[in-house]
Amino acid sequence: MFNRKPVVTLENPTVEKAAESIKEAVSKRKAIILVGNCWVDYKGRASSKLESGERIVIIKKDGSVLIHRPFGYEPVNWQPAGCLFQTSIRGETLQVRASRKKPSESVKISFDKVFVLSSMNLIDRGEFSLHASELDMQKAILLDPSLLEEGFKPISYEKKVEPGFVDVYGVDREGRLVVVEIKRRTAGRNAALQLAKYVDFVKTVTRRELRGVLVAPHLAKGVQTLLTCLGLEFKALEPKNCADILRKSETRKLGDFF
Amino acid sequence: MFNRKPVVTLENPTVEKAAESIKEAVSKRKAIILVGNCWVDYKGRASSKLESGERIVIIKKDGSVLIHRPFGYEPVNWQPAGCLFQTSIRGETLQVRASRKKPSESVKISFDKVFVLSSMNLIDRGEFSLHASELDMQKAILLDPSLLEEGFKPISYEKKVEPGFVDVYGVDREGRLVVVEIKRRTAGRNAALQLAKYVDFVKTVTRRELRGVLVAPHLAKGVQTLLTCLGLEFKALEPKNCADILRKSETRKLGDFF
DNA sequence: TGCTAAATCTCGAAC
DNA sequence: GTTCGAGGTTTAGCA
Repeated sequence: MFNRKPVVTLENPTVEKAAESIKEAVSKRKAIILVGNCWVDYKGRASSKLESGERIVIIKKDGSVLIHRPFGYEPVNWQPAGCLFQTSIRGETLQVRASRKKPSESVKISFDKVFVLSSMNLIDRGEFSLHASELDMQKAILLDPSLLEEGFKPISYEKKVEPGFVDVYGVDREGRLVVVEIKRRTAGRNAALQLAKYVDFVKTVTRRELRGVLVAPHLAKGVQTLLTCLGLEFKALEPKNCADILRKSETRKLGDFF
Repeated sequence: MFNRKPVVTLENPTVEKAAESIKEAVSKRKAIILVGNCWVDYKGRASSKLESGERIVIIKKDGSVLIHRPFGYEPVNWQPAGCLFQTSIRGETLQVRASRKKPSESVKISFDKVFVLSSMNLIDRGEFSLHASELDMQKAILLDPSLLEEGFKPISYEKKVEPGFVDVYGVDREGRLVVVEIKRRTAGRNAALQLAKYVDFVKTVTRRELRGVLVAPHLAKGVQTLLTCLGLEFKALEPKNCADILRKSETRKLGDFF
C-alpha cells in the first residue's frame, strides 16, 4: 500500500538544482514544499513587501501558493488557486513568481538559501464533512421533533413550495400546520422574509391554521420585531445540540421515519 | 552565515520515531512539517470529520496548526495560535491532538504513515509592510497634493492637536485652512467623528475659514450623511494610486518639502 | 473583555 | 461572468 514514493526531498540544494526541481514539479502538477531564506514582493489588489527571513512556502498542484512565517495562523503572503509560475535564477537567488489575472496580481518569492525542497504527489480523496450544518439541524429535528417543541410531528422535509423548499413541514400538538425554516447561524431579516414567503404560499393551498417557525441559534438585531409583525415565531436551537443528537442516533436511519 | 542547521528531516519514519520527534520539537518550540496519510476530527465551535488521505500538516512554534490538502488555498482544518499538544501512539497510528480553551476546541490528527517529518528552527525577523498604508497615502498626498484637489498646499503633517494628530494640514486654492484625515480602508463613522474632533479643536485656535476632508477609498454606509451633518467633506482616494505615486517618486525625499 | 468593521479575505451558489 | 452571502471565518481597532 505504501510502496510508492509520493515524496522526494532535497536537502540544502543549490538554487540551480532547486529551480530545476521546482520547474519539473510544477509541470508535473506536484505539490511543493520549500523551506529557506527568502523575501517576497506582492503587487495586485494591494502591494506588500516582506524582508528577508526563513519561511515555509507551499505550492499546490492547483496553482495556489502559501508563504508562512514560523508564527501565525495566516500566511503572510499567498496566491489563490489558478496561478501560472515562472521560476528562474537571478544571480545567486532563486526566484519564483506566481501570477494570475482577474484580478491581475503576482507574488515574487526570492530565495538565497533553500534548506529543504520536497516534491510530492499526494493522493487525497477523503471526504470532508462539517457537522452541525443546516442539513444536520434538519435531520436532528426529524430525529427528535421535541427539539422544536413538545408534540410536534414532522410530515415531510425539503417540501417543494413555489418560492423554494420548506426545510421541515409538520403538525403541532393542537393539529395546526407548522412550516419550519432552519438557519445554522444567527438568523437575519432574509431568513424571516424567506419563511414569510413559504408561509404565504402554503396559505394559498390550505385552509388549516398555519404557523411559521424560524429555527436558529440566535436572531439578529430587529428580526424578532420583524417576525412578530409577520405573525411568525422564533425557536432558539444550537447547531451543537443537533450534532450531539445526531451522534447519539447515528445507528438509526433517517429513512425510518417515512 | 548558513552554517547552522535549521532543519532536520526524517524520511519515512516509523510512527513511534515520528511521535518522539514531534514531542521534542514541540517542547523546543520548533516548527514542524508533517507529510503523510492522515484523518482528522475537529470538535469545538462546530465539528468536522476528514476521511483518510495524504496531506501536509504544519505545526508552528506559537502553537498554531494547519492541515492542508494537496489543493485549495485554505486549510481544511486548523487551529489558531496558543494550542497545547498531546502526541501519542494508538496502536499503529500516530495521534496528535491540538487543543485550546476559549473557545474550547480541539483537532485530532491521526497518521498511519508519515512520509516526511521536518523539525525546524526558523529565524524570521523580516519586516512585513503592506504598501499603500495610511502613512503611504499621507506621503503620496504630500508628494502630490493634487491627489486631494487642485491648488491644495500642505503646511504640515502629523500635526499635534488636542485630541491627537492631524494627518495632513494645509491651505486650499482660496486660502482656506484644510484639515485632512486619511483612512486606507473604507472609512466608518469613527473616522468622520475623529475628523470632526480635530476640526473643532483647530476652530478654537484660528478664526480663518476651515474645511475638514476625509480621504479614503470608500465611505461606509451612512457616513456621507454624517459628514454632511458635520459640515465635512469626502475625497475618494485609492491606496493603490498612492502606492503608484510613491513608486514614481522614490528618489525624492519627503523632507525636501519642508 | 467584548463588539464592530474590514480583509490582497476565500468560496460557493444564484442570477 | 457577476453578485451575494456565509465562514469553525480571522484580525485589527475601539468602547
